[in-house]
Amino acid sequence: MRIKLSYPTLRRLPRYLRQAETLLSEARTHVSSKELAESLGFTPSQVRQDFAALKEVCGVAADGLQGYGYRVESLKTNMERILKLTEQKTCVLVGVGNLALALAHNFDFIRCGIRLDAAFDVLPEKIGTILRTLEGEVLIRDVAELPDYCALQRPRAAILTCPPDVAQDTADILTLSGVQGIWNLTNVDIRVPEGVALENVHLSDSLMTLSCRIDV
Amino acid sequence: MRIKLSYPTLRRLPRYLRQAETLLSEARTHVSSKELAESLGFTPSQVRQDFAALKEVCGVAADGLQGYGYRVESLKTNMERILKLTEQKTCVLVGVGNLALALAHNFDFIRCGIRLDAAFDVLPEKIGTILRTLEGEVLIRDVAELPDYCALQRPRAAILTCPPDVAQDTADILTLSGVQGIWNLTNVDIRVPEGVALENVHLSDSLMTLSCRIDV
DNA sequence: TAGATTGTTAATCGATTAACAATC
DNA sequence: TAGATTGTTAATCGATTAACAATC
Repeated sequence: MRIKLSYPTLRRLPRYLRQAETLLSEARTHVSSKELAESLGFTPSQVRQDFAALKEVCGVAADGLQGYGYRVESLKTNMERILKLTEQKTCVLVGVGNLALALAHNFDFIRCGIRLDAAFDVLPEKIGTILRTLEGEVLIRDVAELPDYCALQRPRAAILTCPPDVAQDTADILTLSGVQGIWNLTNVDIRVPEGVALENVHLSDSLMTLSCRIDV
Repeated sequence: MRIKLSYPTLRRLPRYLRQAETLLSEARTHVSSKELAESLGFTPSQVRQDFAALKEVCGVAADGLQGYGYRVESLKTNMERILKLTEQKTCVLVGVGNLALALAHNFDFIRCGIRLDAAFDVLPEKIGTILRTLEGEVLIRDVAELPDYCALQRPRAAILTCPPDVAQDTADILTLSGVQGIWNLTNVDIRVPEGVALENVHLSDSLMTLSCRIDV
């Protein structure tokens, strides 16, 4: 699939998927752009435009049937397909702090198309121990081994949960070794080469943005 | 301050702030829109337009000096002021799971203008115990007490880390009690009344969005 | 068929980019 | 003064919204 979806559209796909799952759990078979829009806070036009773009880029979106709405089942499976959720991408995690632990213990990486294969940290007391995840266990290695590991195993993606001061250097090692996407959970802005996908989860940026919209 | 900044601009303010702090640590006094843009991945025009909007809405942005650039010190303090980081907003946290624990132990809420005053959970073994935060301790209460607590204490903001199935109901209780902003860390789309600020951190949405940009 | 809703084209809106005059 | 860079206006771009014909 040649991705040429706009980022706003791309960002809405997981929400369509989630709504499809909700509707499916209510045994609904069809849903109109109007209803979809209302429950997600979009406009009906936006929904139809999104699906039109998907059809253009990915062949099909949700089997729209004039007069009836979209097939919920198709909506779900097509969102999963377009987001590539069923194709597991190998992934390493760098920085096994509290956030990483919380994620490993609770977050469904597999559901997001990500298979965690290795974790790295600097602390001697962590190196060599096991990181438990929802799906199994992952060995925590010395971050010094990261370049060699990447050269050998060629992970597709990386999760960045390291301290801010080493975030850029770590990202550089990862992109140099051919990682195609970085999920950046550090509170810094990192730069990646053209062609490498970057998703930032800047928790503090998000909360700061909220802060100024609240009166004391 | 009458917020009438566009959301894209608003979302860039924390990044200006962070860059200002970095520059300040390097003892830099001035920075041009060109340099600022390069290090943050924006364009110089975007930076100048942002600052123009800030000047319009908030009086001043970064004391631009033609020929010299912007004052780093002003940039920092004005971003802090506009984001209201120095005015602490009272806040409750609902759902003391692993993510909440990781945040409480590590995340600098105060730096974001948020003061955590209470936490709520349903589990009897958690209720009555203490949640340690960076700044101190917070009592974990029975979530059944949430409406009364809110009615009495009138918290300004809320952090939603509860299970997805009770997210909307919890949000309703909070907004009914007059909460002005919700930081939503649950993986569901919640609806809030007009006038209530909502910041979503949909971790799985973010990772899914990354997933489809990576080849297997 | 009539009603509903999609698919698609056109209009609008807003954000980004470009250009340049003002000015330190 | 000359060079640099802001402040600001205009042009461009892209996304959202609106409108309506096609069609189930």
